[in-house]
Amino acid sequence: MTEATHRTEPPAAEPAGYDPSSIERKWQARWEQQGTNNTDLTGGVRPFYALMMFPYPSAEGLHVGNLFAFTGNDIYGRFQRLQGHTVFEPLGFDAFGIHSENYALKVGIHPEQLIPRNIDNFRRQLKRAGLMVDWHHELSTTDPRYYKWTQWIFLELYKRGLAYKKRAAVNWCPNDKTVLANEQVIAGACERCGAQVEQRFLEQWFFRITEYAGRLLQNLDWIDWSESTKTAQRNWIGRSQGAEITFRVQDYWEFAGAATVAQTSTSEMTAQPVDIRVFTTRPDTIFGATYLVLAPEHPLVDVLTTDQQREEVDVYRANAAKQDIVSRKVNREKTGVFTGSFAINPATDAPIPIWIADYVLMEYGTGAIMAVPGHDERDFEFAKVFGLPIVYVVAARHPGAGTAAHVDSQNRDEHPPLEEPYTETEHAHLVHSAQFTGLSVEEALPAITAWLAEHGHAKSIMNYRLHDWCISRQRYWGPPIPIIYCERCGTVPVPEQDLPVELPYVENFKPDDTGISPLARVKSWYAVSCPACGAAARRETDVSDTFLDSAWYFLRYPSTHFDDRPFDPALTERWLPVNSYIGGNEHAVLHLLYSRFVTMVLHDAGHLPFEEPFTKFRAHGMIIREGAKMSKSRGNVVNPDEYIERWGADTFRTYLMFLGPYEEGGDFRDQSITGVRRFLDRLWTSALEVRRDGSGSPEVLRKLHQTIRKVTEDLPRLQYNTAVAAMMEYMKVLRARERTPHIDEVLPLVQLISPFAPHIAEELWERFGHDRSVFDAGWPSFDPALAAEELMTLAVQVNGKLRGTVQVPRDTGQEGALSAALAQPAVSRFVPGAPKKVIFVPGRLLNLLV
RNA sequence: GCCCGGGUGGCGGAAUUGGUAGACGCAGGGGACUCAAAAUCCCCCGACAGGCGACUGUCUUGCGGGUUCGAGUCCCGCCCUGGGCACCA
Repeated sequence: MTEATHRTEPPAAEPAGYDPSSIERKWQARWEQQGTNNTDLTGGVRPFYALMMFPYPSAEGLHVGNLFAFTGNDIYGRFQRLQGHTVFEPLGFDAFGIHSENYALKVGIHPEQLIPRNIDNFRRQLKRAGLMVDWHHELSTTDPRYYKWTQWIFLELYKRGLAYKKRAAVNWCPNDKTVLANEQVIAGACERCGAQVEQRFLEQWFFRITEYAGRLLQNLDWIDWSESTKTAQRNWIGRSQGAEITFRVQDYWEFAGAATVAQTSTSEMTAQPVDIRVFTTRPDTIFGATYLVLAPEHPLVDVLTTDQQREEVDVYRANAAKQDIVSRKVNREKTGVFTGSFAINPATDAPIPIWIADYVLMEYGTGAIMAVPGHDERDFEFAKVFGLPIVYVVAARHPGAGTAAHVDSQNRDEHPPLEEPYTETEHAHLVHSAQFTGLSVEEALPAITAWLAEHGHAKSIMNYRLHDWCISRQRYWGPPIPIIYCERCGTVPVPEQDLPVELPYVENFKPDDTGISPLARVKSWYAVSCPACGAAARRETDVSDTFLDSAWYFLRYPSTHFDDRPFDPALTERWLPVNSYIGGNEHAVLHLLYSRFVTMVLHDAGHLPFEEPFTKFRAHGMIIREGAKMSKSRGNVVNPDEYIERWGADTFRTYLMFLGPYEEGGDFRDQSITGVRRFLDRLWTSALEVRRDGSGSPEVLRKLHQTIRKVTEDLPRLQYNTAVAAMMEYMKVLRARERTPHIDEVLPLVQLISPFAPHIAEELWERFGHDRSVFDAGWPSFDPALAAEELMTLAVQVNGKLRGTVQVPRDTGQEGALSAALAQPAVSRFVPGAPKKVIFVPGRLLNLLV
């Protein structure tokens, strides 16, 4: 497998520079022995928590994408340390979950044996990469000392009514034999194995995240996160402002008579008025609502269906139930059935038919809609299929032709000739809408809502697309949900002192297609006595979602040494919220949203003094390889071990940061690493041959201070590629004209490179006679006076065309610049007389208009 | 369909946010060193046209318009591409 990554076998010959393997081994041992990377959590000054997304320890080992993420974070953390912060950079392992379990099944080794092995391999690789990680605070989500508190969090939510159980249609993967979250279903297929997903009904535990939708959305306005991540969360939460409108079902017997069907059995029910609530974002189009549609699962469907329509409705509902959730969403051909009943449009008082159709989803809004085929594409399609009336109540105002006259005439027609719905809202006006005719959509929206509300038919409402979070998994490799079912007491939470509910060792943990967790086969484990009454009871046999494990791990890191509390209040106060979090945007919605939710709940429960866990979040980009996506099947996956072996961790790290803008990602090219290695080799050579007598050249020192400024500005902005480029540029100046560099010219460069290439920096720092780590030496400051150029170069344009450049003293004004420019023949030959106008941009250019 | 990114030399990518387009690096060419090769060091390197010549001119940031003294950068209309969401009323 790994051989495939050697596309072009690189030259085996050793470059003439430094020897990374001995230096890196030496310093990694030294850091460990001297505790260089350990954080003084109680005594340090200016605490800075630099968090990276913990990896799931796959058997394949560390992915280069992980290292790209971690290195970027490490540089940020090291830079903060060099700026005088006490930096905490912990790392752990997200080792529960389907990934690990499926792999264990595949290779036939129990995850209890497999996971520690993988973790050891990961830790080895991570240490080799030279990260400033404090390994004393390592954690694994599979450790009972950790998941005890994952279960505790579940109970906290349960206590607050935020965890509940309901029978729900779930996505079922027939191959992995498990329920999938909607997010794990990609285009109707399981995101892991690609199998077609089906629908099943199971009792599931949910977290009421929808209750927090408003806050989760609102806080996005002030947290310092990548804009792309915030946008993704906003879309995911999906707020829409609209109205809930009530339609009264038309008196039953009146309809029954007309339909000549005897309805004696249900006639009593119709004595009670039946109301249907619909959600709409376009209450202004109510005059065009020509029918209602309910989701097939809507509870009112039974009541509304007439005997005559019963059979057809039942068949349709049965079909809808059989279909999996996903294909129901993917299949866009409109189908539906008439219930036989009518409702009254509260705006027009006209009776309109009530249909059921699977394009209306029970999970969103009220599970019912008013259909306005004239102004909604889905309703339009549906109306076309079933020949339902299409009424246009909004039209563009045509210049000159008066108000939508053509629409008026067309509406008199039985079959409106317009072949599409009119969905514009801008520059659109109402027609056929009684007293509202002529209003713009913008004006009509509040007016009609208010008018309906006055008569008790509507209220303004906010709707969210976000669904509650289904956290049960019918799987083995996760923390058992700490609930006990007792026949007498019902659902009983496991008392806190009985936590953790340990996951038992189960030899055969393979899920089967009963939809029941493997734990349900272990009677010795699930048969317990009720904690409340002592009667025979049964444990919940589902485990919780991996995303719950990862929704709070950052709270645990500082407190890993406590067993009697999930997170110590004093340490939490001191270290949280996280100062800087860097990770991939693939977690923009799930992990990051769930973490925010859990933090908010814990805050509301009085456990945390803050409600947002990550003050600052930045999404890094993706790395591709030689222009193509990396994948196992392509055989083009970068194995970090091989590259670190060949080039050294310092070179590898620096190259990863140099190959493209960190927040956008880049293209990993084997050939290009050479350049970074050459740069470090030159640094090494220059450092070893420095002279200590005399002083550095002013010209070189000027460039040095400009470089210090550039790197100091770039690092906090994560602009690592240009920071490296700036140091390379300085290297050129340093080594120009075969001069021997002075120690004052090199020493600060060693500090500047140290976040990128920590080992070589430590080695050189030591060779320069320091006995403490370069990471305790602070950051070089730049002197603006030293960095300033005496001369400035002005671009000289004539009529906007570049005709030359001119070097003038820094404080030269327009007059001086002009005469200097005109002194150049290359310029003056284009300037016949006095320029008509002169544009002077200090420090930039001079543009002469002639 | 909707929402975000992104289109710059042979390649990866820079560009002070409207001011000398192509920094830095790779690859390539030439030279020095060497018996030779590798490594190392130095020089050249967007395209086209003219000249023996250190040069001179023209063009050039996906396409078409516009604003401006000046546009890779701003505005309008397209094309291509990567990612996310998708019957959400």
